[in-house]
Amino acid sequence: MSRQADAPGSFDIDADYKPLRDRVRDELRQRIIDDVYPPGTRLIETELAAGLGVSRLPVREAIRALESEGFVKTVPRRGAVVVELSAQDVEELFDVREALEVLASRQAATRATKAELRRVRSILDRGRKALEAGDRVALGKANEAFHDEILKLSHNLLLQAVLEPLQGRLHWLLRQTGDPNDLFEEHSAWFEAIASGSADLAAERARGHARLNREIVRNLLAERQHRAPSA
Amino acid sequence: MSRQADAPGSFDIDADYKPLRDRVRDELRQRIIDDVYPPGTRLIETELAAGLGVSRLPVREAIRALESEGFVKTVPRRGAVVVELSAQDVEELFDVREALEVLASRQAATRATKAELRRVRSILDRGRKALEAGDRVALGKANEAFHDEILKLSHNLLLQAVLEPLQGRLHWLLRQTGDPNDLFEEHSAWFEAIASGSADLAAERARGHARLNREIVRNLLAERQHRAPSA
DNA sequence: GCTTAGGATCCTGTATACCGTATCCCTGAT
DNA sequence: ATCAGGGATACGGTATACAGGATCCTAAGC
Repeated sequence: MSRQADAPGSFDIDADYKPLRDRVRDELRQRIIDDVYPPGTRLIETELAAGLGVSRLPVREAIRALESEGFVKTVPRRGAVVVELSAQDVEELFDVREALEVLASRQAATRATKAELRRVRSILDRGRKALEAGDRVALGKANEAFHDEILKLSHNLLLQAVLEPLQGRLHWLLRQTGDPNDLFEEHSAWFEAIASGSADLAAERARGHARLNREIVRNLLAERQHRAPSA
Repeated sequence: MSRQADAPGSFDIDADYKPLRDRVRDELRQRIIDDVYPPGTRLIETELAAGLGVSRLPVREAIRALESEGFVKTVPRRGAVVVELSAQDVEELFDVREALEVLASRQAATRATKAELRRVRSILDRGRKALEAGDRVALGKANEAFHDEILKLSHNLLLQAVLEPLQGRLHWLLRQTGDPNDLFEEHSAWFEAIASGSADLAAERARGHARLNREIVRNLLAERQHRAPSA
């Protein structure tokens, strides 16, 4: 507190500046999510550095960041490998996601402003349009954006910080399963619960949504497992 | 494993496999928790590197790790500063902690093995003895260990990974408030709920404990605020 | 006297070069 | 076919260099 460093109005001069390590991290994360680097891929520092036209340092730091986000695992002296999400990993992901989204939803119900609610509604609309147009990619993006926005409504920065990497892995997982599911009605009902201002109702809907989502992913994984018994 | 004796020039580097960056991170984290680096302290790479007898690189990576754990905040091109936990930060910490410990407790109730329960019971005993002996430091440590163990009982690695840094900050906060509270009865009741195998009861106790703890810290902070209105 | 402009200085961000060593892979001998 | 040996590879860490933003001290200007 009493941190009066920033002038009122906060005119950040170059707020757009991002250290190279962060840009490298974002780039690598995107490549992992987009399956350019599928699970099992080794991330070799010198290779990536050369490919990206940077030195090893930013790449190293980016890899460490991705490690803490759970996208890669590094074995001492062997380097980083893109992780494969096991069935247990997926269950744990949904466990934690559920607990935190319930909290987020509960807080969102009591804290969201009208302007924020309008914004979320517009994202919901985008999803509906994508669904009607049969644009699976846009639908998937709208779904991701929806979850991100709900999180913001909670006005809980720590919650956002903790859940964000998990959402990243979740989105990654959903893309791996090739599932841009039709969750529009679900999302809509959930959102209305938040907009109603009832924390309990919002929490209940969040839990229901998380569990439905979990079931969908479980089924998709079981199906995939069935098709390709041994990898 | 056939590890040759290291050159006796520098200090003992050859302790274990842990990369240097991790040991530096642990050391710096400890110093922050122990108030060697109080909130507001700038962490200057070259300074720390020289002080620890390592190069800048491990220090940089350690600082990044501490940033993701929420102990420091780094402003681009200005470096890292030990954060001061605001009242809101504390509330958010407890919000997320409560949600996750409830989950951990619930899962622990159904998953903990007898051997694990025995181990936790022994930690509880340690706490009781420390309390009886009036050893506040030992009591604080036992309390921290208790929370860590409950977390392990959940058998949920992601949950542990997510909650661990938060526990770190919580412990830090408790030390800042100078509070080795007498939570023995509370912990004991909570533990028995887990040992009983009832997930609902365990969840309820976890929630109750988290809320009590939050109140205690709130009061301590309010008191401190009162004593020193402006820092 | 107070503010402002300049410049010196500190420190980060990034690059480059290099070393030791653990791991992997390939080859060759048994 | 198996196993040992010997590179090749790439990580972990050190050292050094340097550009440029941030900070601070000082001196000039109103």
